[in-house]
This record gives sequence, structure tokens and C-alpha cells, in this order.
Amino acid sequence: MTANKKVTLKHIAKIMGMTPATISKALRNSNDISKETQAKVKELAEQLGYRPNLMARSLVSSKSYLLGVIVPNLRISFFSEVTRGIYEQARRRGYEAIIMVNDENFENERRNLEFLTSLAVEGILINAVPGTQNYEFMKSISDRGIPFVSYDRSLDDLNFHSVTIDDENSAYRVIENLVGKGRRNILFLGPTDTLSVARGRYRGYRKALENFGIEFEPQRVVACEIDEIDANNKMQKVLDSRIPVDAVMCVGGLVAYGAGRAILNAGLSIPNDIEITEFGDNDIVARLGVPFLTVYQFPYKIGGTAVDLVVDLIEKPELIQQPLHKVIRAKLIYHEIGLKSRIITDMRDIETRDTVDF
Amino acid sequence: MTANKKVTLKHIAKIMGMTPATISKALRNSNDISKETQAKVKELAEQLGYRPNLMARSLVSSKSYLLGVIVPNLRISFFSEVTRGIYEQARRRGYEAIIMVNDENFENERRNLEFLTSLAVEGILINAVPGTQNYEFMKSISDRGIPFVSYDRSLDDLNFHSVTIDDENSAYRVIENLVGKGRRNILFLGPTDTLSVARGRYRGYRKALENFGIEFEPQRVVACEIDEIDANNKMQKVLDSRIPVDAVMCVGGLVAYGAGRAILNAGLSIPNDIEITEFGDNDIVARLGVPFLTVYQFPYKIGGTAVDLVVDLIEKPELIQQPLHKVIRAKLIYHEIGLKSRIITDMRDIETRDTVDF
DNA sequence: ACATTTTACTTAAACGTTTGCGATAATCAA
DNA sequence: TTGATTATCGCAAACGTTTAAGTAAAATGT
Repeated sequence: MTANKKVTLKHIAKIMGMTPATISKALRNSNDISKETQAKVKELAEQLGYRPNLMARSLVSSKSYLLGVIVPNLRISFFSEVTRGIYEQARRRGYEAIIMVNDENFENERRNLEFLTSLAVEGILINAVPGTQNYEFMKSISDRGIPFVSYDRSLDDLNFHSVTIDDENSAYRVIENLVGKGRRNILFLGPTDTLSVARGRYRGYRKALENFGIEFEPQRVVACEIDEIDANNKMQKVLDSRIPVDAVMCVGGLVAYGAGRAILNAGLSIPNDIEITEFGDNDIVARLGVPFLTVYQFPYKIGGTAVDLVVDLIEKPELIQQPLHKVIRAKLIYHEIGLKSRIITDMRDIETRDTVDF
Repeated sequence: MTANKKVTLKHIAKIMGMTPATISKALRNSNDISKETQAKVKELAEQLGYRPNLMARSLVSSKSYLLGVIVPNLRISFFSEVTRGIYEQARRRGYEAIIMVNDENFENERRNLEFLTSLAVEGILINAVPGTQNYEFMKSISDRGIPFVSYDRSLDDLNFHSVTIDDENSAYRVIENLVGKGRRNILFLGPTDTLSVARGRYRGYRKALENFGIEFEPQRVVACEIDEIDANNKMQKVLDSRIPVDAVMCVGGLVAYGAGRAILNAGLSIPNDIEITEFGDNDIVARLGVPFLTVYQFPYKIGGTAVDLVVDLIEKPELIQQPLHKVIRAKLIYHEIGLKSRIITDMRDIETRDTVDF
């Protein structure tokens, strides 16, 4: 029935006794071509199962309608939801999102970026590996006119546009909530300087302690990688050291999972002995089977907002002058067993535009 | 510093006073070109940040090294793990995976397929929406020489290659386990005919009941969509109807989540009153905060195996004659609170090749 | 010294599109 | 009838590569 090889404009042209140019125009409803020819061409194309070759098209038109997306991983529900938001909003704006995973690894990130630029994506949405290893590379791509938007984590040093949550304020609210429940020996678990979101959360942690009159204890700040393995080790050490701790503010879901395991393994109760909190409302933490306090970051909205930003930048490059920083509001949710979650507090959307002097 | 526009072979050629062909060969280490010229070209290319244009390359070579992947969603950890397996194995085999989500929706699936073929992917890994709506379309793509491999769910009617688990046997083991714990009023929740994996699981359910001398009760088979909303409704109805039920075999993670919520909302205990089981070891079920029995399907391995299959088909199309069906072993895991999971049983890898007579 | 091979490059065509321009024929105004 | 306009299509170049075939000069062999 159907032919065996790819069907191109040339094939259709040969059958119709016309040239590829005519077929192209007919399919694009050019009024260079008579209505009846248009109809015939479309029918034949449909019948033959013609599919335009995107590569050829984008070669000549230099429009690929492709967006590159780099995501740390897909295990974490926060990221898969962001991805969904990106994906769906991209379609609405007429673009396709190409999703790549870097697994918190510089080499992967580099390869992803190389692939995406080779694919001629028109914009890149990135949640970069913390660290400056690929900064120069990203800057060079950006300089070549491909807009970058970083979501979740920001890349302040590169002056890229960003869509984030207000980490500092969110963290502040978390501490406020813990203090309200009588917790005072609150551990901060996660990196404090390498990761932008962690920096913000750490600032909120410090500020809240100060505001609530709790003396800052350096030994209650424990750096760890943002994975469950290291978090588990570090938490275990803390417990062994007998430093008084009645709550742990974890910088992310995997960290909370690892730390929670350590706490449970030590025979302690969550939340009676130690309460845990995390950012991202991640399913994986639920694996612990204990209640926890979480900052819900509206990941779907983050993704959609990032797409809107990058598409605007593609289509109206004059906006590219000053880096735009969008902040999405977050919610505190106390995640109880049996699924009775309740919303504790709420924050506003904030939009800022850096001022640039000339 | 860096130039402002895309740098192409032509630019490099002009600078070096040579032709684009020479540059191309130099970068590909052709021994048409002297070693020193090669070195100079590479240095300049590096310095200018040259990136080959994949579209131009694949246009002429008709090799894109792209694999299309269609996945139902990324919320379910099973799928995100399959995706990871696909992604990493694809890289190892020299390909890039383009991941698309269909959200269990025919129209999305169609759009995804159109996009992927337009992108000239060389093979497609699909977990299709249950139903035959896109069968003809998929067949036509396949007929044009793009190999299809369906993973998780199979598409027997299309004679596509597949990588699945042994659903029937896994389901049998699940029932065996439940019966061993004294459960006899076991509900089957999910589609029984539209979805290939569900069909297999249902067969295993029936076979096990028969083998263990439990009379089959049609009212204990409740069809539902594979999402949490419908599962919740249907489970609620079952509970209202007062049909005796002491265990629920859910066809997937979202179904288990929805059903579990209904059970808990009814004030019943899991697993004391009703035990729940699911397929896929999905984090989302953990949100219930109760123990459950799960079939772990080695999703990472499923993904990798699917890639190997499709790449073999791309590179050795002679294999394309008979559809290959690979079956990955699964494990039963009892998922307890606090993360003490234990492995109950184990199954072998099975590989079958359909016999085709001529 | 002369023929032959090797080296190092260039030429040109091709992949599947898009698009401005040109050509032809039909239509229309006067 | 003549000149101008309009409709419908073809031509050709271009996008950035790759690759077979061609070429000129240099190196080699006898």
C-alpha cells in the first residue's frame, strides 16, 4: 500500500508533473498557487503520508521552532512537573521542547549543550549543575544569540534571565513554622554556597534564626551533596555526634530522603523527635512514610513561565538587554500520612527587572 | 571576543583560505588532508566555537543518530526510570534520545509521532496509548523503514518488536502471595481488555484464583481508567456496595494511589482491612504512607534493552523480519513503612522470537 | 630523466526545503 | 487592438554539510 521510502516534495512534484517549489507553495497556501491545485496537492500529500523534513526547512528558514531543555533528573517530581509545564506551554507557543538530563554532571551538561546547539534550538531553558565549569561555554552560546533562561536555580554570574521561587522568604517561613511548634535546634542540611537555591535558603535560615532570637550554631549547618547518599552519611554523623537537633531543614527532596532514613534507622521518630522539611514537595520523601513540611513551588507554573520568557526573547530580542528575573510564589504544605495535607502559608508572585545603567 | 553569528564551515574556510570541503575533511580526520592542516583547522574551529549543524549533516548523510521516545507521562517513577535507561543506553550506542510525552492522549501521540518523523529519527521507542486509533499511522511510519519498539505495553496487533515484563506470571505471583497471607476476596482494579499489560495481569489473576481454588467473582473485577481520579471513584463504589474485599490488585501506580485514598477515606486500614498491590514500584503510592506489595519491573533495564533492540534494528535491518519480544524479569517487593523493603520472589529473563511461516 | 604514485587540496553535486524573481498565458480596461 | 494587470507556475539560489571525482604539484621509483 504505502510506499517504502520517505516521500518528499520532489516525489509529489514528479507525480503531479510540477516542480517542488510549486508543491511547497501549495502546501503553505501561497496565493501564488490556484485553489484547485492546492487542494489536489494536499490530497496527494495526505494520501502519500508526506511529512515535511524539519531539518531541510530549518536549514533554509533558520527557524527550527525547537527549545532545548536541560533538567538535572526526572526522578524528582519537582523536575518532572517543571518539564510538563515547559512541554505544554512550548506547544501552545508553537515550539517543541527537547528535553535532556544532566544528572548533576558537568560532562553531561556540556554534551547536552553541544547537542542542543548542533540541533539549532532557538532558546535554552536550563537548570544548571552548580558550579562554574560550563559558564564560559554557556556564555559563548548565549553570545551567539541563543537566549538562555535558567529556571529554579539561577545563574547570577552570567546575567541570564531566570524564573525562580523566593528561596530566602520561603526558608524564612519554614523556620517560622518550626519555631512556632517549639523547635529551636534546627539543622541546615545542604550546600550553603555552591548552589544558588541553597544560598537563598540558607540566607532565609539565618535571617529567621536571628529574628526569632535563636542563637546561630555553626555546627548545625552541615554541608552535603544534593543526593540521598551523602545526605544519609552526613545526617548519621550528626546523630552520632550528639549535637542537639529537633528539626532538619533539608535543601531538597533527595537530601530529606537520605536524612530521614538516617533518623529512622537511628530509632528516632519523625516528627516527634526530629521534624524534617524539604523543598519541592517530592514524592520520594513520602517513601519514608512520615509527615514532613514541604515548600510547594508550583513547578508546572515555573516551567510555563520559563517558556514564555524564552519565547518572548526569541521573538522580541530587544527585550534581551536587561536580564529579567521572575519569581513564582510558593506554598508551605504540611504533608501528613494518609494524604491530609493542609496549606499553611502563601506567597505572592514577584517580578523584578534588574536596573542597568549605561 | 566571540563572534556574534553562527560559525560554519564556510567561515572557517574563508579564514584559512580553503574550501568548506577541506575543513569538513580536516575535522573528520580524513587522510586527504595533511596532519598540520588538520591541526590548524581544529584549533581554529575550537577557538571559534564551531559546532557542526546536525540538520545539514543528517540531510546529506541520511543518518541523524536520533531516537524518538514516547512516554505516557513522567510523574510515574516507572516511566522516568525507563526514560533514564533509554537515555543512557542511547548515548552509549552513539544515539541521542528525543523524549516526548503523550499523557495517555491520542492526539498528543499523533503529534509526537509526526514531529519525530519530521525530525528524521531513525527509530521509535513507544509506550502507546491503549487503543487502535493511531495504529494505521504507526504502521505507515514503520513501513517507511523506521523501526518501532514498544516497551512496557506491547502492540501485538502491529507485530512490533517489544520489551515487556511477564505480566501474567507477575500477577500470578502477586495473588499467590496474597492468598498465602489468607486473602481470598481479591479485587482486580483496572482495564481488562484495552491495555495489553492489564490483559496479561488479568490473565494471571484469573489463573491464580483458579489454581488456588478461589471461586471467580465477576463483581470483583472493576474496570477503570489508569488514573487516580477514576480509580478513586470506582473503589469508593466498591466499598459502598459492601462487596467483601480484603485485597486490591491495582493495575498500576496511579490506580493504587486513587484506590488507596478511597480506602483510607472510608476509615479502613491498609493493610489490615484491605491490602493493596500495584505494578511499577511507584513513589506516588508511597504518598499513602501505608505498606503495599509491588511488582518491581526493572525499568532502567527495560529502557536499555529497548534501545539495544531498536539500534540493532537500525544497524542490521535484516533482523527486522520476525518481531522480537524480550521479557524482563520482575521482582515482588513488599514496601513497608520506614523503608524496610524485602524481596519476595524473582523471575527469569525470557526471550522469545515469534515463529513466522512463509 | 621520465613515468608513476602520492599528497593535498578543489570542484561539484547532493540532501529537502523555501523564496524572490521571471515567464507565460489569461483577463481586463480603453 | 493595444497595453496593462493578474493568475499560475517554473527557475534558480540558498541553507550547511558530505563525498565522489578531479587536478595540480610534489614525491617516488627505475
